[in-house]
Amino acid sequence: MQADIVIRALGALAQEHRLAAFRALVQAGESGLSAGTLAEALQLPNSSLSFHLAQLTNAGLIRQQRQGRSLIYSADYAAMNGLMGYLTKNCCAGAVCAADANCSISEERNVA
Amino acid sequence: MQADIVIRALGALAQEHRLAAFRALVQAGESGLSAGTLAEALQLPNSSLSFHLAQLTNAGLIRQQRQGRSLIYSADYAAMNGLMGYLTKNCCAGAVCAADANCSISEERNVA
DNA sequence: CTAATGATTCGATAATCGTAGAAATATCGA
DNA sequence: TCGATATTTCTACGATTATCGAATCATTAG
Repeated sequence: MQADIVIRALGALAQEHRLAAFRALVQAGESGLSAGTLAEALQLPNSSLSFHLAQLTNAGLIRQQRQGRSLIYSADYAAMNGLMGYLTKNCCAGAVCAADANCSISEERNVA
Repeated sequence: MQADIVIRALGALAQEHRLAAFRALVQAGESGLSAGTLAEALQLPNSSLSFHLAQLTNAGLIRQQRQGRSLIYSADYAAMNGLMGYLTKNCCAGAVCAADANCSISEERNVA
C-alpha cells in the first residue's frame, strides 16, 4: 500500500459521518447496507450521505453493488487490512505485532 | 479512545507532510527531532511545518519538549497504539488480532 | 543589554470540504 | 409507457485547510 492511497483512506475515515458509516458497514458484514438504510441510520440527507459514500469509495474502503433499485455498500476488509498494515509498519516503529496486523477476517472469511 | 479524538488523529495523519513528519518522528524514536531538523528533512518552510506540528500535537500524536532554543518533537506511541486499537476494534470486524493490536513498542520499550 | 538563533504566531490567499435542496438517472411494478 | 422508488449528480455557499512571508517570542552567548 502506497502513501498516496493511505492518505486518501485516512482522510476518508477522518470525518464523523464517514467513520460512522464505515463502522456500520463493517458491522453489517458481507451483506452490506443500502444507501437508504445507512442514511436513515445516520440521520443524514441522502445527498449528503451519497457525498460521503463517494469519498469512501474513492479511497477504496468500500464497495458498491446494485441490487434492484438499491445500491448496497459493503466494507472492503482487504483495504482496511492494507491500511492497518501500513500504519503498523510505518508509524509504529515496526513493532511487535507487525506480522499479526492482519486485522481482517476478510482474507479468511471472504474466501470461506 | 473516543471517536472524537480518533477523528482528530486520523485527520492529522491524512496529509502528505504530516504523515511524513510523523513517520520521521517514529523512526527517530525516543530522542525525537527538532523542528528545524524536521523542516529541513521534509523541505518545508518553518512556518508551514510549525502549522503541521501543531495539528499533530493537537491530535495528541506527538509531544513537544524544549531543549535550549530548540523544540524537540517526538512521537507518542501510546496515542498511536490507542488509535490502532480503536480501528481494530471498530473498523475491522473485531478481527483476530484485536487483542494483539498493541502496535507499540512504546508501552514496553519506553519504560525500559 | 544586545545580537543571533530557533521556532511560533499572524495575516492574507487560494483551494478543498461539508451541507443539503433541486434536478437528473436508474430500476421496477402495473 | 407511466408513476413510484432509490440514489446520485448538480449547484451554491459557508467553513475549514494549507501555504508561506513577515512579525513576534523565547533562549543563549558575548
